[in-house]
Amino acid sequence: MAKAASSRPGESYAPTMVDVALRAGVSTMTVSRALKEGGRVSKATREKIMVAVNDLGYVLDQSAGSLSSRKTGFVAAMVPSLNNSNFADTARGITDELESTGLQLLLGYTDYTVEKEEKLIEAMLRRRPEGIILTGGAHTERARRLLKNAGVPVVETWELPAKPIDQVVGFSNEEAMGLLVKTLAKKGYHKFGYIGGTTSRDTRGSQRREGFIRAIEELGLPTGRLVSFGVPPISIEQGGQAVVSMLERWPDTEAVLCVSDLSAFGALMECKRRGMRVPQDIAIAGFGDYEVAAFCHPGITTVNVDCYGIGRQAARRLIQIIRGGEKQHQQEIVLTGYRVVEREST
Amino acid sequence: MAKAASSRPGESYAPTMVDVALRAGVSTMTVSRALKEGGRVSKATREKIMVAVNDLGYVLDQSAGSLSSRKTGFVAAMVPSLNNSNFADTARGITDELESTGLQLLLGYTDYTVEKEEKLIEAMLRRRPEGIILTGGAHTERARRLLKNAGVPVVETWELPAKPIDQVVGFSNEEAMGLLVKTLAKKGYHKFGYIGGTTSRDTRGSQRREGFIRAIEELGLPTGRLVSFGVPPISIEQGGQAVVSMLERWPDTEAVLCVSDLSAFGALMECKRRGMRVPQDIAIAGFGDYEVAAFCHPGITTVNVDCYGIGRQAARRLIQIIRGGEKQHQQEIVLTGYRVVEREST
DNA sequence: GCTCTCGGTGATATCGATAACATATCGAAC
DNA sequence: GTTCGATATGTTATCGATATCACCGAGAGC
Repeated sequence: MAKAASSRPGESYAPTMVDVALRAGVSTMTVSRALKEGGRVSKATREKIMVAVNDLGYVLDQSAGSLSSRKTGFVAAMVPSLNNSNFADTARGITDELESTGLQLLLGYTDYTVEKEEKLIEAMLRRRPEGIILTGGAHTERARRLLKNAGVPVVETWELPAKPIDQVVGFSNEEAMGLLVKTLAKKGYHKFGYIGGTTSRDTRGSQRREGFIRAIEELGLPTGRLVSFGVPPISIEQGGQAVVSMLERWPDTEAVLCVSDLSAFGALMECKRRGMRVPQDIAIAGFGDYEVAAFCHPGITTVNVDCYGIGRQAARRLIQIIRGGEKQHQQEIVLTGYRVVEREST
Repeated sequence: MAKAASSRPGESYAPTMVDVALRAGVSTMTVSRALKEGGRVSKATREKIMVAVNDLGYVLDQSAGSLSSRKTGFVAAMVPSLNNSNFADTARGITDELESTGLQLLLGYTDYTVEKEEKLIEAMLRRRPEGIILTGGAHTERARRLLKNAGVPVVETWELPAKPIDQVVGFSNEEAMGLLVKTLAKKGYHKFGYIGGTTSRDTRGSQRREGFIRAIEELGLPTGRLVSFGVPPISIEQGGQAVVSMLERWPDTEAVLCVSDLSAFGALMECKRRGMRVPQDIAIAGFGDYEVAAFCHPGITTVNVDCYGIGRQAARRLIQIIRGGEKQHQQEIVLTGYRVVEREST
């Protein structure tokens, strides 16, 4: 005989599966099956159970379920930030891809630091996620160890790490920025400046900077026009300040490339405020193809990155591994596309 | 004698608390206490346990813990979107406030529809969150019922719902937009136009529109200059299209108010593209005080809303209720501030 | 010297579900 | 008619932690 749950007087307790089972006149196991996708339960029984579920206002308790099934249904993702950044699109891609699978996203902000990322990873692992999505390839040693011990599939995104942990979905920020330089050089620009820092906080930014420097050198163009300003990620305002600094030190700069569209937008607006003509007096380009770059005036030349697609593909790869149940899954590196989008600012 | 966990040969299993306890020579209960904040364990014992934890690479399993303690440590929050919207700041405020408490955020996107919100609420409730944060006051009947049954504190944000479920942290969008109208009317503008829809998808947008209409009527100004365009939330591009439509139908419009800064920015850029002078030929104002409004040229007059603060306060109120353990908590309505920020566009 | 209190620790039951195995029923195949 | 197999359902053990109560020893108070 099943014990009677919720039998305490005076208080109303949330009903459990036992209550549903009693009311429907079946065992809890049958209720469990009826509430599952592929559960084989006769039509009549399922209906009885659904009536009981509705009458009681029962909601399945997944914490309990995941304990016994050893599947939490969580996927954890760490992004640097969601405010005014491409990562919001990536997060969106992840949730969209997860939606149909019943997996749920645990999202965390690293604030662009590996220390915060480590703490987050530890906190997330306590929830026993079935897969983990990281941004970038820079992690603390301890974080790497935690991830390895957890034995959970991991996807690094947005970069091509030199030493991948497991799966990768990303592109070479270095090459992408190099392509931008070469495209603009072909249009006749000669004296290039770069706005963007080189801290360990934003490894993607550093890689873009590296790509800029290397491309300039390969093309034999004037080097050294580099301005960093503030702490990554550079804001619109700091982009404006940086371009001022650039023009003071190298007034004959012909084209300014920025680590992101936000800083490019700030630079553009500052130039307009000063009465400069863009691109006649100075050309400006960004990175990331934010919406603002497409619709501001003049439109900003930039590198379009498949932010949303990165999220979707990272999630898709995890789902393959999780649902495939491959014990020893293969490492796979998915390259996502990028392209230069030329607009009026260059 | 405690049973030996992880005893299967050939495979390495994640260690459990039993493994740690065996290794440290104590009971699991002592391990549990040692890993907790206020657990009373002697210094020597704690150190022994920490050594064992590190040796084994043990990570606490919170799914199991929350089952027996009946506390999941989750807070669920539903936002319409995170891309290019003020809600990213609100989400940020929530996580920042939760960070020190050990509570973890479960975030969901409603895509501006109550149907998706209902589904999300149901999915979230399966995780037994200890508190729930919603955006706005529009919900399906079923969603209301689910929330009521769950017996969990709920905070509605960003609006002042006519029929609040429980707690509220927000402001009157109607009044805020009214204030903007009055501020600009004082500067001498007479013929006002409004860009922004009136669908049920974006109730905050509808309320702002209502506020616009009411203020115009109260001031006895020319009415009826309303343009909706596309499906909320209106993008930058649609803001540009809308202002074109506005100028075609009412070419003598003096000031255009937009439901958000993004549409205002789109309108502004479109006007500049057409060679119009802002604000001489037409004034433009937005809502929300996005970063782009402050740094574009000319800067856009707008209404600053404490997005981040809404998140923090909503979370703080939940924490009070959760940690306070009040069985029957009071309803509380927290009004958050807003102010008109005048810039060059008006 | 005796009781009382409290910090430190352990034994046991339990949280709410599901996995794994057992059982019952029915019809088809031989 | 017997056997086999598929479908529908029940029984039992268990997932990994924590609540609760019990216990023990040491120092305080009388």
